[in-house]
Amino acid sequence: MSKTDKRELILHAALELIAENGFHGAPMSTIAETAGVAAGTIYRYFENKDDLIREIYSSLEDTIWSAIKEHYPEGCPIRERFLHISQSLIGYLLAFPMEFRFIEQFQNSPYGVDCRREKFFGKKDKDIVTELFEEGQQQQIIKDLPLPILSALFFGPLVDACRDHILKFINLDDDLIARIIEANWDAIRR
Amino acid sequence: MSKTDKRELILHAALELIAENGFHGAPMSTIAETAGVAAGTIYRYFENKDDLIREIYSSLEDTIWSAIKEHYPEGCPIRERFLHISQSLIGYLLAFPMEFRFIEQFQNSPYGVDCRREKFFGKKDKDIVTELFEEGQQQQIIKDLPLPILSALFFGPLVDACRDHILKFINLDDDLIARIIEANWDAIRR
DNA sequence: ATAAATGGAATGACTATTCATTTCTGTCTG
DNA sequence: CAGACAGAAATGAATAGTCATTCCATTTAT
Repeated sequence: MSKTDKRELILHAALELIAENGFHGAPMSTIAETAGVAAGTIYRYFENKDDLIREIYSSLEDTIWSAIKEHYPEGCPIRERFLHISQSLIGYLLAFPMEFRFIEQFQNSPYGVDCRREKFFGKKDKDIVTELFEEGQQQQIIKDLPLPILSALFFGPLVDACRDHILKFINLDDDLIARIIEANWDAIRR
Repeated sequence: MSKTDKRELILHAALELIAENGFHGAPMSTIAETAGVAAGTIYRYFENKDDLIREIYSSLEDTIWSAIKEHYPEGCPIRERFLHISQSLIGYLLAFPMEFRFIEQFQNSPYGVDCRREKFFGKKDKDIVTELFEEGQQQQIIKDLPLPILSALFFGPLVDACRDHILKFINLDDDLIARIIEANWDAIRR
């Protein structure tokens, strides 16, 4: 087993345990056991638990952002770009529920307090959405509300709906997804 | 000092510490110290930490529902009732930021998931919001979406906006509040 | 053989909860 | 009315458990 494999096993075990049980249901001993590795071994790959957790989060953030950026219809009409972002975000969250749960755990913990408002977007990521909103406002397509409010109207319900789906409170099929995105559009469009 | 006073001191200390530092920044020893009480004393009033936390949450929930139900325009048009609920909820959250932060901590923890699950699967009598949505759908005023989705569209952005205000990212004045509620109405109305 | 990697018991810090003891409070008695 | 007394309330040191992290003997790879 290569060095990289073992590192991946640890990352995966930690992601899975934290997603399912929260940070406090994922002691290092259990992460080690799940990864098929001894407790001490984790510390050859990660400085400490914080480091391990941040490593997972930052790689997830990159992945999600690439997923959204892929085939992004740069230069196309506002609505088309809005649809693309909505669909690829939902697509990712539903395809990777464990990753989604992890991100939520992270955001709602001391680790994530600083970037709470930006949800899945760091500085560079925010630009594309900010850009979309500002351009939409200039074209009188999108309501003239502060950007954080537009973000709340846009992302809040999408994320909530995905969580409800993953927790089996509802079943999100393609039709329902389309109607949610439409309702979201109604909220932000003029 | 009366028995009730001491119980209140403990509840208040726990609310404050948990709101500010999260559940894990609020050990029983610190709660006791903040309340000006010995650690063991807490256990004369609460079975354990879980019990204490749930007690705080459920009393907050009661308070919020009473605040919303006060002057509720029962029997008036859907939109009027929608406006009342939105306004009184925002009013409460902004007036009691510490309580708001506690509720957020609670909701985004294993406690909150259990609580939502109970509410979703075990609820018999409909709450005021469910009633509003169902009646609105019958009258073809509100979109025909599952109730959890309508809730997400309704509450998600309101709560996010209040958080942004409390964290000083935006300033919610009466005009902005009115426009947010309007955008929310656009999301759920047909 | 040598160095790197690994295992897992040991360590020390921290926590919720308990319980033997003390303090308080109001009642009864002579 | 003083003082004894019972039971409730409060205390906080002790307990039992958990967890992240370290250490070094052993194994594995080169």
